[in-house]
Amino acid sequence: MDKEPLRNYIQHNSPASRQIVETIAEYFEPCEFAKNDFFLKEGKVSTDYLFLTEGLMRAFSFDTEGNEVTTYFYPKNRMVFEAASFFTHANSAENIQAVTVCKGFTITFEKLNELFHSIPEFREFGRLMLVRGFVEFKQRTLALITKRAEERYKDLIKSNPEIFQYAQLKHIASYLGITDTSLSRLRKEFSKR
Amino acid sequence: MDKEPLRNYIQHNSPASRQIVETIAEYFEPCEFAKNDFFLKEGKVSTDYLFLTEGLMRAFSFDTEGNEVTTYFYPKNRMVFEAASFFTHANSAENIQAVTVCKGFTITFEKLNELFHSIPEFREFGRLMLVRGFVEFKQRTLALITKRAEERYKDLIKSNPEIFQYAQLKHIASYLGITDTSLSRLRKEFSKR
DNA sequence: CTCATTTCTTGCCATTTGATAAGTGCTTTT
DNA sequence: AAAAGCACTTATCAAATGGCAAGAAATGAG
Repeated sequence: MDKEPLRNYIQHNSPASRQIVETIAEYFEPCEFAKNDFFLKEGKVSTDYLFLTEGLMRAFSFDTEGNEVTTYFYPKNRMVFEAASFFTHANSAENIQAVTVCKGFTITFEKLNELFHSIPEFREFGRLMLVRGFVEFKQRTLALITKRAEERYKDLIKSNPEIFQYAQLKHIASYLGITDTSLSRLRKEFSKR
Repeated sequence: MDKEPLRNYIQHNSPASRQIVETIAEYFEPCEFAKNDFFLKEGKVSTDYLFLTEGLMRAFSFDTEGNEVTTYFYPKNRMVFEAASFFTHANSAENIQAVTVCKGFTITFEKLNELFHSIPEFREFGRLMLVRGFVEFKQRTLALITKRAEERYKDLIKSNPEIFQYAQLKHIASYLGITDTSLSRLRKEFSKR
């Protein structure tokens, strides 16, 4: 499988030279997921850091009443990891599952940490991945507070149309913070226009 | 001013030895804020990483209609920093302001980075601070989706009662994702019981 | 202390969203 | 092909929350 997308991604997000990026990429192993396979299961410790080259993944957990809530969608050409479990070795509160067939490259915590320790430029990459995830969550939280469901729906269609192509509507609904009934209403209104 | 709370905090959140912690703490400078002083202003690059020993701070930004939205409250004995701006040197989208008189210790990005590079154990600390902030935001986002305003209100009183002691209700309201009118109603219902 | 400003509360009504349940259509199983 | 299961839609009604405006209370300035 072609590691070029991975190398490009690292290159664009760290100050490392091309040669160092190539060395780093060597440590990643190819992997594949069938539709509905789990990359991470609730209650287990996350051991892998994944770069997704093909497909779509979804993170979800359960609220106090046992309802499934989609907490995130991971499009391709992005890193997929659950920071809390991966970096602190705590049991994960979340599941990460393949929505479609997925392909990518993984690296274990031990190897990644070795690289962070031996390659200062790569540490920047690790930090950036965390900061980015953080920023996205902040924006989402802000949108939940300040925007109407309709606007959040429009924003998601605009920013990640592929999600609507592959994910189930009830999963998208809980990601948007609404019920599937409400999402259905919104879709109806939009199809009228 | 007494640096002991800072040393304890670093000690509890990194694998560094006491001696190393003491060295690290030397790099932090004492600082104070009058009520309403800004630690960080929107549009500026955040240059400091702050450990708050006294007081309460608040992060806020504005939505598209120009309404102020409180995005976070920082209680004492915690690190205060805006990850996106501090670590990527981008202009901050947020403001961080002292709700009460505040005291603490700051370190600049350059010095902090020096420490991260020279003290591997301290890197764990930096990573943990990011991961923790991330986890908290995720939980808050989940609560916004799955819980009623009333429950979010109860949770906040339980976890951070000091916020209700010092912050304005309209700021707490926007943090909870409701209007000040609704918060007022909730308070009324609770005072009945 | 008094006045002005800001913050908070309250009442009224409108809107958004949720809960439930029935119905439609698609897919899978047997 | 019939039956069962699942995803999605739709209708109805109820509950939560917002918007607005007026008034009360607290705070700050002079």
